[in-house]
Amino acid sequence: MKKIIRQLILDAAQKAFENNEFNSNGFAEFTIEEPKADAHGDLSTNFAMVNAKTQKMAPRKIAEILISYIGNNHPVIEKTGIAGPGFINFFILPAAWYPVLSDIYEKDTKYGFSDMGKGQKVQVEFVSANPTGPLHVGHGRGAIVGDSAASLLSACGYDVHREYYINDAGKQIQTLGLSVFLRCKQIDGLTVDFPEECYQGDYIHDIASELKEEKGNWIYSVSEDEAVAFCSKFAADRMIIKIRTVLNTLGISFDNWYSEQALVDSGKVESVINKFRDQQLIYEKDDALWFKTEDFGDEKDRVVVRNNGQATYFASDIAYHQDKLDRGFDRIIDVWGADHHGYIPRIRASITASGKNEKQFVVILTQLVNLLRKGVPVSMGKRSGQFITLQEVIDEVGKDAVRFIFLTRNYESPLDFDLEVAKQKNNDNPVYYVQYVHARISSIIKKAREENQIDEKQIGKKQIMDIRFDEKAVAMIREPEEIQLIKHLARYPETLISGAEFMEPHRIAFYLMDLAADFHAYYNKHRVLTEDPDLTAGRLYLIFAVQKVIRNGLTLLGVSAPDSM
RNA sequence: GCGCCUGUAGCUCAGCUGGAUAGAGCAACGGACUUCUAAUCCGUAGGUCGCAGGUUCGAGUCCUGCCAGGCGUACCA
Repeated sequence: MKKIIRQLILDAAQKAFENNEFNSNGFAEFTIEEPKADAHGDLSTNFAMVNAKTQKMAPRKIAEILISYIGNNHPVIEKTGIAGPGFINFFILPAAWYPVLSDIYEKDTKYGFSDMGKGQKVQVEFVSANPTGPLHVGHGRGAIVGDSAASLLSACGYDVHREYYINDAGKQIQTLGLSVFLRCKQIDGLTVDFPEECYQGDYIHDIASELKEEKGNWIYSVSEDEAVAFCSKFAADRMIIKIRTVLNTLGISFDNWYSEQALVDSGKVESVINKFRDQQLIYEKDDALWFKTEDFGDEKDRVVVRNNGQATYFASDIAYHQDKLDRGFDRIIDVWGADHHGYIPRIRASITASGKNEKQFVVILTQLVNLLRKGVPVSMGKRSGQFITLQEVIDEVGKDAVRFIFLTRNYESPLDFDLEVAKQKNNDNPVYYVQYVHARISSIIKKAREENQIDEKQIGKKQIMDIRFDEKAVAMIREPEEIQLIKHLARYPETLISGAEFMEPHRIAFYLMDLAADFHAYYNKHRVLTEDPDLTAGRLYLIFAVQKVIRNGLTLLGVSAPDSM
């Protein structure tokens, strides 16, 4: 609809210019939006105001001329008006909204999708938590935001690739192995000194038990270094399996799990360091190798190889991001926790330094999550190993609620996640509010079938076709609440586009809550199943469309759309 | 100290990247189930948009400076 109005304005403006009523046809960019007040019509444009300069005329004068060229006989326009400082308001004929419904039936599960991305290759890397411990709610937020952003991009015509980067190299993994090795010894009754820097959580003990079961006393038959190395690999593999399992329960899967160790083994880390060294972007100081990130906007230069010869995490990360771009992605998106934000300038520096366009690299920073129970913070002491895992949170409140809660906030805002609130099934927890719409509509379908208001053939595709072309039935849709619903449905495609453009999945969640509110209000005021077959058919036609959009939106957010609740 | 994020109703949060009288849920108060699911709806009340300037036809939104909270500022990841 906005497109139609936009074209209408442009055509009228052009005509006005050709008739010398406008001074210029270099029109400024204008917007079309939905006014908050009904008195301001269905759609409104600021065309006259933003063009005051290009036309050297008063906004209201411009509006008058434009309206005279738009006229009143356009098929979708009921009337137009000028208001305030120069807004032009459009009142749309109710029947002009009906094609939105047939569009929804035609596109069905793809309604709202677009080709905005034009097939561009985009990679979204998210979670990428170290396999040294279980995921917590903070990881959950990144996982859900990343996954939904990826879905959104995919719906908007991008070729999306989901990737998890496994930090399975380096000191932390050694520490993990040592922790498991020591726990193994303890299991065998040996007294050991368990250092504070080792991982304290119970899960280490569990892994040690598993290892003992599989390998018995084998670890004592080899050197301690070899044993610890084995423990590292064993533990990391187990942790990855657990991480993968939790993510699967959230409905998240990846196209690729990328191993840091494999990256190192491939020699890519070494070769990228050598390359930058040749280009004198890496230099030696105090027996360490430094990357000149400061030349590219970072606060200071950063170490890539320590004076003990060990490469830093940054070194592999440089190689990793080079590799991503080498794989041909037009855009690479990293989803990180806000505590990593200091890391952005150095990665960006490494990308710029290699001659790539830094705009191809985008970071989504999700702010931290405060886990609460009844308003009281739940202790998240990492050192003690006493913390609530993501798995436990999902078990307690359910996957749909967890996902939706994370998606009803802008990821840039810190988030209070209250376990008790998340469990409630009221409007403090809007996932049920939205799902209830879907269930209610399913229930109406069921009821209609029982009462033979629609017969079996009408439940399938045939029924939809029958109703769609039944103009008599569609024409019965004319209550203000019904037109309101259709207008809302018409906004879905542009909601997806803006959501994908800004990579803000929460826009979809809020859209769904608003649509749900409109539906519940309608449901309480009007009956769908009536004595009048045409009226009933028309209303069924409308609410099926609502159900389709609710389902599409929930699917995009990874939330189920139940038929009964 | 410097950098990033946040500050909107008692609480949790939106505000469509500058538009018209700042919105929703929860909590409070008052109503609506012989009806397609009351996990719902309708109504009332609730605000110096952290503070102060600036930019312009117009600012919650953009700029500057303060205030408060969070995070970061390693040869950790």
